[in-house]
Amino acid sequence: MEDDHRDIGAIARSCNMNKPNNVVASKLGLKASHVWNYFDRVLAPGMNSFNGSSESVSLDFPIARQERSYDQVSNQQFYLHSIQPVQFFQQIVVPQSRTTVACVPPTTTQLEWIDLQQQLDIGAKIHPNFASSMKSPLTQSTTRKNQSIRLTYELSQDELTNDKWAWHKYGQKYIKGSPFPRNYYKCSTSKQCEAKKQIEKSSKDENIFLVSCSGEHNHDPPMSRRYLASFKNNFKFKLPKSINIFPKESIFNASSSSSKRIKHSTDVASSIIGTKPPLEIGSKNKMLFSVVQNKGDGKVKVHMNEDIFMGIEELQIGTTST
DNA sequence: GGCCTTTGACCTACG
DNA sequence: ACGTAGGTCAAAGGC
Repeated sequence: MEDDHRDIGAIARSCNMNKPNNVVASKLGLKASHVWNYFDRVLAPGMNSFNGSSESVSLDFPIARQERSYDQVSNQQFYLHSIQPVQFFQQIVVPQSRTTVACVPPTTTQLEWIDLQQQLDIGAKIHPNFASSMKSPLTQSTTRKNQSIRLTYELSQDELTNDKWAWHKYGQKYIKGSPFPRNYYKCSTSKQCEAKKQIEKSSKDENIFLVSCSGEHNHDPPMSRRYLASFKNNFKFKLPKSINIFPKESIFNASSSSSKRIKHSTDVASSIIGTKPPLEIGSKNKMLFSVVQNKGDGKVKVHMNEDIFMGIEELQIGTTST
């Protein structure tokens, strides 16, 4: 792979020029448009190339201190937005102080990446749990003290069904502010495995599922019945039937019996879920970026993987201002 | 019969 | 200390 001089510096330049369609990785057809519409800072004026070696390149830029609480910073978040081939975006909270953006070599292996995360004191090795997918998180958060880092993804129904891990549901809860229940799952392959995930429908877009992953699988993905069935049954691969996506009010109107309510809701859930084949491992719909942030000093690391770039036609980098 | 889901109760963090 | 909300447990039932 001829990746010795991938022009990652263009990312920094694109964030300065306020001009769309700057080529970020021309060899891979990657373009970036500048939406740096809140903080418009010089990222790395002197950075012209990225040598693809094992050493990270840091881009330092100052960011105004945020005095607001976690819940209130949503209008100022660093994000990367892939426009094609799949629609999703990822956000993390803007660091509270001087920030380092490290562009990791596209050839970085997963082990190297884990090591780099640890160097930044991320404190947890969170891996995407989706077979196709190594998708990037929408948010990275912890909801409670001493709780492991949780990565939240926006997934379509197709992407949700393409989970290579086996899960069992252990709870369901209606969350304040959302009409849809949150479903709680643990890895069912091993009792020692601490991997968990939460699935709920997005209140903004009913076709989108918010999937939060925490913990880490300490074993290989199982060749589960469900997984095997995906081949055996010609890709009749569906969401776990237990994913209740029925809105609160609808359920309350559906029946006075709680058991019937759930039965109804799951049937509906299954019926509206398509039976398209799962995405193949190695397809273009892999994770596009990894973005992690050091809690301590606010360092942000952007991981760009070689496979990730394939098939991407546009990319936006910047901070939101909503 | 075993695995999985359901769901009320319970636990815990947080304000 | 208390109320609230998110997260988890576990018995019961379904498949």
